[in-house]
Amino acid sequence: MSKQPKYRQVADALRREIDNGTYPPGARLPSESELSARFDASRNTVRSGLGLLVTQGLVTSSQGLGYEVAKHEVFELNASRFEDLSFPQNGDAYSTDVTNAGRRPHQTFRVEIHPAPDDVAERLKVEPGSRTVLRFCHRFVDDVPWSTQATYYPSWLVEEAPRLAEPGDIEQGTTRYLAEHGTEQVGYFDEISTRMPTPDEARRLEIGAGVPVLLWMRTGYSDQRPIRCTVTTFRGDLNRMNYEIGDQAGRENEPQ
Amino acid sequence: MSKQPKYRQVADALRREIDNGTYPPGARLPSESELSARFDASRNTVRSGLGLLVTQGLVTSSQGLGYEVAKHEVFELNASRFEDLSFPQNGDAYSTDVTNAGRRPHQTFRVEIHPAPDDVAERLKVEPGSRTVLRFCHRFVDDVPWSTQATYYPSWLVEEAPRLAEPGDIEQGTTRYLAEHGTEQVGYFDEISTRMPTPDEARRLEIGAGVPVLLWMRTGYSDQRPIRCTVTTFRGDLNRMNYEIGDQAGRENEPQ
DNA sequence: TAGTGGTCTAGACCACCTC
DNA sequence: AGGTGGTCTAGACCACTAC
Repeated sequence: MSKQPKYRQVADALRREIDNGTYPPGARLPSESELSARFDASRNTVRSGLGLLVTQGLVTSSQGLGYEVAKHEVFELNASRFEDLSFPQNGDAYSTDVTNAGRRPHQTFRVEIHPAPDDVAERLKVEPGSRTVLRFCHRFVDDVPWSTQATYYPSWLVEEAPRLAEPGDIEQGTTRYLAEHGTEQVGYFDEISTRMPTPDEARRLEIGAGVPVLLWMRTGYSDQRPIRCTVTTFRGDLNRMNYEIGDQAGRENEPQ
Repeated sequence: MSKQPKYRQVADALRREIDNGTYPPGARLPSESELSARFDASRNTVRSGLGLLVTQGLVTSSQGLGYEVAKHEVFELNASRFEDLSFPQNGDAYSTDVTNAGRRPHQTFRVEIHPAPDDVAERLKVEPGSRTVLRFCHRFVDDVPWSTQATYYPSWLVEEAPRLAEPGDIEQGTTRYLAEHGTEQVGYFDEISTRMPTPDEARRLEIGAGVPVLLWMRTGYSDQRPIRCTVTTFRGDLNRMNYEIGDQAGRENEPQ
């Protein structure tokens, strides 16, 4: 055991007290000057310790108020049932889930012509930078930013299904709309990763320090080729994804 | 536009230079004192700026060496094909994938009797704290810690399949071994989330600041009930998960 | 030995919130 | 007005790496 630096001792002590319930979620921590006295350390040193906890997502701080133990309410998204990822029509999977949880959903929506980013182009099998229709959605729960979702459609598909490029909602859902125009999604490929947010994402999702994003990229296929690529960016502290695969009878049964 | 604090200006400037290739992945950044001169700021201020980039996972620092732009080599794990999550037998999915990528896999393994953690107990439909067999695995790629995996089996299952509780490998894989003893896994439920690592996880996975973990929890079912719960903790900067669902013909076809 | 980052201090001033 | 966190400085000393 080597001696820890003082700011780590501060962080570790506070972490223990948070874990053991001395400071439950939502509670306020002592002020920097109180901690400074308690640990016989300069204010800057306790700030380093608190900074550690902040970047680990355990506490948040705000000017004039103090440090508060973070609380997380996790929202679950069933990716394997999420048939229609599409968009802000009423009655979409997102709004339904949120409303069922007794929360208030809200989303903003826009459509753009956008050159395909490299990763999207690769998945859609189109040239990087070629024209795609981007349907973009910014989602909130009780006015808290929750996730952003960007779906890219290749331009050849827009010729078959022109409403993709029009600004309004597609009431029946884009997946159903596409099916009605001869392009049925028969399979998809999901990729999931995580990282710290870019400054841009941090701003849009109002993410504080210490909260990663969960990235979900879904590429949908007809029996011939890729027909869309959806990139969803979740606040990592508020969301969890799940997949139900195979027979789930054993899951719903009662124990014994 | 409000004026940014100086340490953010430092961080933003360096971020831009990293993004535009002035400092490519693996490159060394100028030293703190050089940056201090360049930005006309105290050493502590440029340290704050660099600290931001570190906690965002963009750069790493080491004493005596300097700051280096982080580089990520992502490993892809196909969760929907990963039939046998089980364990360090030779020829398991993990070793195979790693070897195929021209890298050297390595894993340590242990078996314990362990009281069920609350979240696991809930999923296995057993009493919290009741006896479970824990098969634990710590995985490396080229000696870099990659992930940890803990699988919990309920004690009733161990009576039917006693080798679960024995220390050694199960050559044919635990899933196959279970099937041979009358308990076939017919479905599973996957949950995926992300957060910053605990100090414990940071130590085991040698995670630096600014790198989140990707958490994967798989609960497997027979046609009757839950038979196992596997908790995998990945280094978020090195791993990506994916799922293939439905018909994938459109994915493999060539464009046009 | 020289240069790098890591820790720590003491103090100044600012911005924000509550009363 | 008084307390909170946010920014910034100047300087000291330590620990690690390279040569």
